[in-house]
Amino acid sequence: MTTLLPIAAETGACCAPLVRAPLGADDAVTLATQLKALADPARLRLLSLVAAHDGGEACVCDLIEPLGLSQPTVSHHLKVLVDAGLLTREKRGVWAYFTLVPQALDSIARVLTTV
Amino acid sequence: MTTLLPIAAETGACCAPLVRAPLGADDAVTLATQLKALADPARLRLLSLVAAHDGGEACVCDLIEPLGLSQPTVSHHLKVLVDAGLLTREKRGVWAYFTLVPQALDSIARVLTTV
DNA sequence: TGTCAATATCGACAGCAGTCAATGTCCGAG
DNA sequence: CTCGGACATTGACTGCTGTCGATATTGACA
Repeated sequence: MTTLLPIAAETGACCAPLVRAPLGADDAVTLATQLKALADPARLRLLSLVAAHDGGEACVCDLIEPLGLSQPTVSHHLKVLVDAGLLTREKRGVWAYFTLVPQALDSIARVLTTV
Repeated sequence: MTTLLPIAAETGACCAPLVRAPLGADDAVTLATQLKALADPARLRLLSLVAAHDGGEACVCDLIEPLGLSQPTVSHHLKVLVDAGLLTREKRGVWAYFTLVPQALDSIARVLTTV
């Protein structure tokens, strides 16, 4: 679960749009790993909450209450999102601030686009 | 697993872009359900294979060999994709032909886009 | 240094998901 | 009507995932 994605998956698009070129087995695994990180209601809301928060960043304590989950569970989901390259984590003092990784969601969206 | 998505999920977008408006709990579940259907290497390749096949449609027998999975497993994955509103199934004679649902992938991509 | 608060990690548990072999169902050919 | 082939369904097994309580870690502050 702590497995990091290949560099390409974190920095840019993993592959051409699905419907344009046949998806290779390796690319399929990479893309599926990124989508698995997204395919959870709690994690989707975390991304949305972080994006909506002041300054585009939020700490764990900001996210526990609106999500209605325990602190360990929220930390777990945040870790999954960080490992997937969708969020960055910056520790400042006792707090950990999370921010969206620019373009990360867009590069996934681009692979799904059919137009 | 046979649970169908709400009508809105099959016909159009489930919600506004993630980073534009806070994602409600219900929308999060709906969107996560769609993404779960995508978050599997075999299913991603199935979508790609169907799109690349002649006429944009393919039967199960066309998909078993390139995927390297058993026939029941391929049928299972296709069912998941149909239930998620990503593929349509049309039975012609003994064969079942699968086609991409227009705009289905795009509406998911749109929710993920941040621009 | 000792305490408190914010996070992370660990351990355990229940539920779900992917896979296959075996079997059932349905349709066309003969 | 029977047979064979294409596909779906069932049942079973394994491994993964979301969740929480308990505990460890880390840094600010008195």
